[in-house]
Amino acid sequence: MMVTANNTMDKEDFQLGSFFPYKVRVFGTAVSTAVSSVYRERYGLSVSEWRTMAILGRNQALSASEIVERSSMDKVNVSRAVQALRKKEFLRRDIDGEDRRKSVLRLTEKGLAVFNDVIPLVRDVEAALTENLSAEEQAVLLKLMEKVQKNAEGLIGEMSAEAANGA
Amino acid sequence: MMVTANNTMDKEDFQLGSFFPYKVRVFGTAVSTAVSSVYRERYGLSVSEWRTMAILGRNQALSASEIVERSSMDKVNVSRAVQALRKKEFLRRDIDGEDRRKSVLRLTEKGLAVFNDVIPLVRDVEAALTENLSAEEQAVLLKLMEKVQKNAEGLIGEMSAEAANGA
DNA sequence: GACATATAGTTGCAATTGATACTATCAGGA
DNA sequence: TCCTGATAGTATCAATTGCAACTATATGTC
Repeated sequence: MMVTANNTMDKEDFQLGSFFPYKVRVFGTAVSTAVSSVYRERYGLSVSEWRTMAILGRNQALSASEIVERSSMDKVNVSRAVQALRKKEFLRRDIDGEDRRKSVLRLTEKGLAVFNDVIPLVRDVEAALTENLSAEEQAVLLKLMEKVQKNAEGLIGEMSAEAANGA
Repeated sequence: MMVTANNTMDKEDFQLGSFFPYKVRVFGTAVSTAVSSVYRERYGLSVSEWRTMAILGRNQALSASEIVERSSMDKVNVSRAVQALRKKEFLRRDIDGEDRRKSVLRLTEKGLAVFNDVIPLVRDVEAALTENLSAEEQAVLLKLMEKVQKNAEGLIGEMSAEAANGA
């Protein structure tokens, strides 16, 4: 492992700029801004709204909780995105006949038109983000991000477990 | 509800889960949450406050705009973090004798104690995040993130340039 | 059928963040 | 000196997000 010394010895030398989580955050913010500008500027879509539309896509009818499962958003987030999209008339909500707690969400014609318009744009951005990376580098990047992400999720789990015990 | 029911246009199929910027965001959120929980739960520090403290560190006296330069935060963010840290008595603000617009910020004793306490904890998290990556993998990950980040920053620049031209 | 429990989704409140505009101070001429 | 423009930092308002409490349906047990 490349970490220079043991963790108690180099307090003096702490540099935010070379702190891994800081770099991740700056990286993530840049990527996120580049993509979200596209759908924000063009259609005033927030990230949650975009994700909701992206998951529904063409010909999909899903309940809010199915969207939650596929989007790494929580239900509050989805609920609000749905409201906003209904207001814009990009999305229609019906009630499930078999379980009246459930909603049946799908894009409207108008929403679908936006979706069709936005997809190629965000794909272009996606391509531009990785244009100078070989296919192999892209694969490696994704694999390493996943590994780190799993570690992070493990840590988060541990912490909330401790918090639950602690009290 | 089958996607496959009507998929004459499968080429057009868009899967959020395999969209690169989406993955980056999920990755970033996980990493960020893992680290920020440490200083949030222990000292109620926000990300901006933590960054500000991390940059000041030991024996550093900086102005707010010097913190801006080193933190990828904007000045509003820094200004608010400074206020919050003063209220917690983690940070002291004086006025620069030579340029009375400038502040001279440094950690108090109390702030320094917190800093000394937090640093090993966040370093542990940093180490845990990458524990199953070889030194080489870590270096590759950082290098690839930087490349993508540069691309993203380029795109953001183009967009705001266009926006300025546009209308 | 009635009660306890779980699930789907919404609402309200508080903390964070971002964009814009504002105040105070400085620096460089005419 | 006075004017202009830059710089340092603050204040204001709107959008986003997270947490917890709430309503409504459904399910399982007796």
